[in-house]
Amino acid sequence: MDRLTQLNWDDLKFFLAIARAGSARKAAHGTGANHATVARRLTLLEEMLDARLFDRSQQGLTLTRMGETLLPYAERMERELAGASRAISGQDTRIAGTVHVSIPYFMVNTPVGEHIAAFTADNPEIQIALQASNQLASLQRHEVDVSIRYAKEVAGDMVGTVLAHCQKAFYCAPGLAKRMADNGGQGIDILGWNEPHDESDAEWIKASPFPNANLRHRLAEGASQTLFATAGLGLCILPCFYGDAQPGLIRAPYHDPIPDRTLWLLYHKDIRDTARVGLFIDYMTTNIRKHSSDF
Amino acid sequence: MDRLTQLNWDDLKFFLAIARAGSARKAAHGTGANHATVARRLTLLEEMLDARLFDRSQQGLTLTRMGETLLPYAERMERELAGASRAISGQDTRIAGTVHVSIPYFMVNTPVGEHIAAFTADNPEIQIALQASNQLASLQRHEVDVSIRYAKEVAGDMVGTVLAHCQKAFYCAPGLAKRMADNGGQGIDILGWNEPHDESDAEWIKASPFPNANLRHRLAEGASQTLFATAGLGLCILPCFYGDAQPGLIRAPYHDPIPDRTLWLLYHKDIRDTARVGLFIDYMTTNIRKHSSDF
DNA sequence: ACATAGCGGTGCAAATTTGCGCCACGAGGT
DNA sequence: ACCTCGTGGCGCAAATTTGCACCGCTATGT
Repeated sequence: MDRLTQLNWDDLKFFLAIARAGSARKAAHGTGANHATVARRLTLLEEMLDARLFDRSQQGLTLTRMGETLLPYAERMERELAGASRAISGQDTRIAGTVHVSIPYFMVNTPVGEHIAAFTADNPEIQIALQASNQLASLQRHEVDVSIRYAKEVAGDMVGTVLAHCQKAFYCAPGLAKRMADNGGQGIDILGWNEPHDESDAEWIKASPFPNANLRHRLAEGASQTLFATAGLGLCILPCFYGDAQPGLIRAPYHDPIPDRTLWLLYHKDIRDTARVGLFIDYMTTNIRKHSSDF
Repeated sequence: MDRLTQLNWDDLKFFLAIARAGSARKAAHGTGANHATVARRLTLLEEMLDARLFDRSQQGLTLTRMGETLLPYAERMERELAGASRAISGQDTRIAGTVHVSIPYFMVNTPVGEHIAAFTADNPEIQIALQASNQLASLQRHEVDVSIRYAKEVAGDMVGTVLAHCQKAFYCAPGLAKRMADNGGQGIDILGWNEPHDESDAEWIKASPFPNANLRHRLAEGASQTLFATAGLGLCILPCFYGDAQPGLIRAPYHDPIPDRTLWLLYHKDIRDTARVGLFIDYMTTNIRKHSSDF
């Protein structure tokens, strides 16, 4: 009999998940299965191949030499499957179905989110599966159809369309704005991002429109920045399309917006053939460019 | 969630089997599963991909355009898996386990079979899985580790080692041999292979050591040839290593053996690293070459 | 020295998948 | 006109797989 026919191809999926996660439990969490199942599938695969693929320890599972040999084959299988998935949906000419979109968390309550929402109104047959996350989903593995990113440049085997060249500006609570004067920020606090410690005289402040301002607090994400700034604790610097959307913030006076990063719409070149995805891409591109002054 | 993670990779195995077999029942027979299971896995796969892959009819299942799109991806996945299988077993340095061998049916009762049998005696830890069949098993898909073939040439992405340059000869029953004279086969019947009809004066007989012989009967395989010849119905032409092994036949007088095809030992280049397979290959090569006069 | 958190392994009951046997249907031969 | 064979689909009982709850263990941090 054919020996490969006996083998369960699906077990390779678990093998990959374990190899990436480093433990059966994490792999189980990632795949949606139970850790016992994952471990058992692996054991079965090892029996079928008559080869130990992982060394078991209390810290998790680490690849053996055999496992490292298998890994690239499993990865290529996964790549083929992702390609198949794209090719299949590429032949789907129906203006219906689900478009899977990934955006950074902070973009949900901005014009970007509004345009996505507006798209669904125009296309009642299309569902949007929105995945707001700070870790970018893989277009390669076809986890999502479209990814919207805010970056200087993008790389990889995908197509990147520029939606808008954005600007950033300083924002603050209205009360703080009233107290400001045209003195280069003298006596005003600035909320920093996560710079290294003890850089209260950061270079970028000296080069900013408020060189005399004082750097206080270090906040890692826009939400925290917004929180502190709304409380009147200082100026924060935000992308305009985000800052303008915050009800408790206004642009700080005595400065003009500063060129910032670029808003990208990314997708795998094959996926554009899918009718509903192509439609979404076109809609976002034209509508956001039409309102480029918002960014 | 990751959409490809939901999909059962194993379903593509069934997809491939159906695409090749043309019907769920044949595919089931080939894979060892039930036809209902095969059909249900396909339905599930189609639901997952949201695409009809086969057109159902009473004659079986035929690929849709979607299915044809998917096919090459599934084939590449299978190829990767076969490669993985070879690579894994290639790291197996134990002189133990099973060597899967494929030989043409007629070779079982010949010195080839005897050498295979002798190999097992020298290596008690190694099992031989012998697959005697006229349709050659796929080394590509790793259905077998080693294939022994009788041909003029071999092609494909595999390694071919010459075991012996063989000879063929005319064989007949001992009683018929006694009645023969040195007259070019006058009055003697020759058993043909499956030539087209109405070629009783075939060219190859004119060029043979018995140009005056009469062509009778057309028999497709060596077993039938042997049957008729043993019954004294005429001369048949057989590879020497096969004819010599037939108890009811002797070489016909008044001619010398004629150069024939070559005995090949074929294997995928990766599989030689597997210790037990390498051992088998070496054993067969050296021992058959040592007895090359038998062929 | 202790507590905690995360790891792989395992027994058991529930959920899922499978194989079997049957159905209706249509093509091809008699 | 009839019969046979092979097809996909479906219901039901058996077999398998899964998830859950544990276990013992070991690093890590308190």
